[in-house]
Amino acid sequence: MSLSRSAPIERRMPPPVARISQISKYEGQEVELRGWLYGKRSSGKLHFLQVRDGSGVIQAVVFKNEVPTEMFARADHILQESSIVVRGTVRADKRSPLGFELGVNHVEVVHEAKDYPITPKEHGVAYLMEKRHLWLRSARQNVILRVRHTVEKAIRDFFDEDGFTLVDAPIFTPAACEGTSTLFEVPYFDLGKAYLTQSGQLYMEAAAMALGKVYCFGPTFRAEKSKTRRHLTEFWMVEPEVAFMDLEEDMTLAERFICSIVQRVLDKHEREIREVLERDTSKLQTVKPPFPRMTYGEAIERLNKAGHPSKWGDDFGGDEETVLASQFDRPVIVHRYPADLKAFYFKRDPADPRVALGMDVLAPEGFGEIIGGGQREDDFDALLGRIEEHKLPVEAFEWYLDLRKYGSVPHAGFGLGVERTVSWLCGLHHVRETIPFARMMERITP
RNA sequence: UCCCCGAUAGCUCAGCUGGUAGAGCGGGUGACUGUUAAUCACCAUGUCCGUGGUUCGAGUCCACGUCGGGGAGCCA
Repeated sequence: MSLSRSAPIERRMPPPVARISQISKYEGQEVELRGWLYGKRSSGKLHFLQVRDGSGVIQAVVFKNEVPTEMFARADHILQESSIVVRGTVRADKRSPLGFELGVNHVEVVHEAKDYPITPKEHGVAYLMEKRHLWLRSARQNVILRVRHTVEKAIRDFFDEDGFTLVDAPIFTPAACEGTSTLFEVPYFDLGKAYLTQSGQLYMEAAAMALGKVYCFGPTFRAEKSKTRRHLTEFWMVEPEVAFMDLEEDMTLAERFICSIVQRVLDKHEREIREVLERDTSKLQTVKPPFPRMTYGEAIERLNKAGHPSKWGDDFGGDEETVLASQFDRPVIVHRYPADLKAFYFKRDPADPRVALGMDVLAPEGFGEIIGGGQREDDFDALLGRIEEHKLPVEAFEWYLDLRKYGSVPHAGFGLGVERTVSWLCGLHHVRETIPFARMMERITP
């Protein structure tokens, strides 16, 4: 099959297979690249093949007089996204954005891609979402997925290095945290109905009493009919929970946690975020502790001063979050919300029983709430009263109440949404691009 | 659930007060030894979302429907 120029008798050893991301290690050497044709330009006696292998894109230059005539002619007819194998010499070249290109002596097509639907020109998001399985191959999506990977790795490393134990929470749950309307319902044998988890928090509280510092990291399901750029029906959330931790320490943990993620992403991807995603990374360089902290009451005052009339008791929507967040160059923490706005399990502030010891972290530049959390109610009677007030089935929470019966301690935690975080770091308009295959109200394919 | 917008070539879109459709990309053929969304020339391509209606005549106007997008509400 191969039309090698070398004599057929002395078969040459095939060159080593290289990854494009590691190409600088092979300067001056002959390598084999296995990948797909990302793009192509032709100039008569030479063809420029943009080859991608999943780790990067390199330009492979095919000169007419350096390969057999037939191979040169075929190289001009390789279609976009055909899988190919190229061999050649790695050489430094200032004209290349990568710094290196490949001087080709052999090209072969593994499989021809006819009529690849995503062309180098613009496409609508709806069309691209329809072709999501192919869209993932594009440079932008490659960067976003790599950033997501780094965010998830940074999350794991942060907690692992801080003495936390990863505890997996169940996906099937017997009842809602508060009201069943927002949960996905599934049939569950003779036990009736089960629901897909909305949060692992309650289980983490139990685990924290067992292991002290724990976190869970998994998918979360919300059945709200939300059609906004900040919502998915299936998304990933990490939820740490720590025994003997109060609200102040919770906020400090959230701050350190976010800073470590941002720093890791900048260390690994600053250049591609700036160049490929065209996101201004200076807006991420300023993300250092301490984050501004304000009470809900102070936030309301700020909103009024900013010409955005609000009164005590109002919840914040996207607009309010953006107004508050835009006043700072780093995430802002809002704490002590009216208890009525928060879930039943938050502890009331002893200094002001109208407010709950909850906090939200709002990302800058209008990217919204990335963290929600707080200190939990640790008193048996108070918690039981709260469950009854919310008209929740006490039987379903008996195990949860047990935690307040046997060695209860102050404890706190939070949940961070992976997609909103990636969306912020990458500067993306919509969270749907931050997850490989988005699940939304009106989309379940591909 | 509500409000706004849209649907024309494989894709992105243009198509004015109604007169039977067009540009770029992608594809094909050819030119070009340094292109970076290469360039240049030529070629092919349409249930103008659907159903009614108005009209001599509808891609264009009207009604209804379908699908999609954006936003709000909702959302620890």
